Amino acid sequence: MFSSFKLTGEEREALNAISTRIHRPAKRRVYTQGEPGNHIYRIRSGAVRLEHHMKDGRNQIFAFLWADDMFGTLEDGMYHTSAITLVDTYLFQISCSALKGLVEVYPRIQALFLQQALDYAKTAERHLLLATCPLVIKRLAGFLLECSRQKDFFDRQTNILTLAMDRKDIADYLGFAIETTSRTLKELEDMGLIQRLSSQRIKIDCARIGAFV
Amino acid sequence: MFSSFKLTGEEREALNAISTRIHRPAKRRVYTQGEPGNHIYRIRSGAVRLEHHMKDGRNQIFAFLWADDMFGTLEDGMYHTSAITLVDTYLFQISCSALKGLVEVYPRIQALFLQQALDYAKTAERHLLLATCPLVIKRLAGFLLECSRQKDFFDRQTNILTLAMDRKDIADYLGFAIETTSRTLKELEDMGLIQRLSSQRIKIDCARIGAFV
DNA sequence: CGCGTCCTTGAACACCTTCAATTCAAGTGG
DNA sequence: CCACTTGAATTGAAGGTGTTCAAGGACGCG
Repeated sequence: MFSSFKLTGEEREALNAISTRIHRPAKRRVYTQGEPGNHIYRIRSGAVRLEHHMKDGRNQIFAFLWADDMFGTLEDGMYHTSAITLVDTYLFQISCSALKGLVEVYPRIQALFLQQALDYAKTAERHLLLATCPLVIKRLAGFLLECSRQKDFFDRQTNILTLAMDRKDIADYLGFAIETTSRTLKELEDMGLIQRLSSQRIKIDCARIGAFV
Repeated sequence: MFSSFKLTGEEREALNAISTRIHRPAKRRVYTQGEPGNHIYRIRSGAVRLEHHMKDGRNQIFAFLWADDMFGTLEDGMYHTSAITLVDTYLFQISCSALKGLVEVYPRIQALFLQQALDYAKTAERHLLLATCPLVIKRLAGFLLECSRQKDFFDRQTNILTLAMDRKDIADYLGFAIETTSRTLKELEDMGLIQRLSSQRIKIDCARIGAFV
């Protein structure tokens, strides 16, 4: 419906004019849950995780974000998640107030944000489907498939997936214990669906995993 | 950021002009997953569930929707969920192509949809937090709290919640078996947090449930 | 009253978590 | 270059929690 939308040259230039390029090394905070904020972000390169910390100690990861994804939604002027880089990451930082003014002049720019919001919603639905699979092994298998859709981290020639996140991140994303990540990776390896080359590099059999999930 | 947006009288009128009022009794389909479509919907009164049916037989409910909520996102021209009324429901039906034309004339109307998309995303996040609670009883307790935010179905005077959905719907929303819904309601009742007046009417102790979750 | 549907309850089993210990990999300093 | 340190990843064993399968109840409608 609102897909395949393109900004005009003028619109893009105006957007660039209010954007600041910033950089974060791996595993650094972009912002923290509960912190007041006035910026939204767009990933130029790298990867980010959005996590929500709860009173009971649970740390739910809402999403892993990749190049071109946007994040930084505010609730009552505060970030309701923390955003943390997984790897060395370059970002655009856009001031909300400047953006508000720009949208007055170029209302079409809203379509860009609508598209992002719809994408995020769709991603959240896929995430829910994964996280609620009754069997942990299907969650993880589906997760590896999702990861291999990121061209920057998956080599189609060799079928080698480079995990940008650690075991705890995977556990927090899929809703199980960190030990379960290890055990289940081993189980997938025993079934011949993957091959652990190192803790972060995994050779995956896309066809068989696809059939299994 | 994009909240508290209001259409002008002219914009609202233009939107009404392309909207059709339709009606569905309880437990009827508005549309079915996989079906091609060209309409989006807004709930005037009643309630709807969005569910996704999977090959493995699982039936995940993505959301329960209430008055003023919109639904009907398309993927490749097809609905990727089924929409089914829970109770007697009145809807606005809006043709996507007509809407596309209208947005050309009144680009500000996009803000309405952006707002809806952001709301839906936020709802999806809350859903994920519920559905991934390690203990089923916390999932259900949190769910009852969420339900009691719907003025149409919760009487603040008597603290009586009327469940618009059946046990299977709750199970499919929270990701457990239908028997678990029953057992866990009983457990909440034994703890004195709720009181089952009938299968659909529940008196809840908001304060104690809030403290428990 | 009989029937169907939805809800509830019981018991055995499977799965995942927890806690604890061990291995591994990458630095760091001598 | 090697010993030591540190954090992440892995493995093992016991226990708790939810599922499954099966049966029993409640309620509404003809």
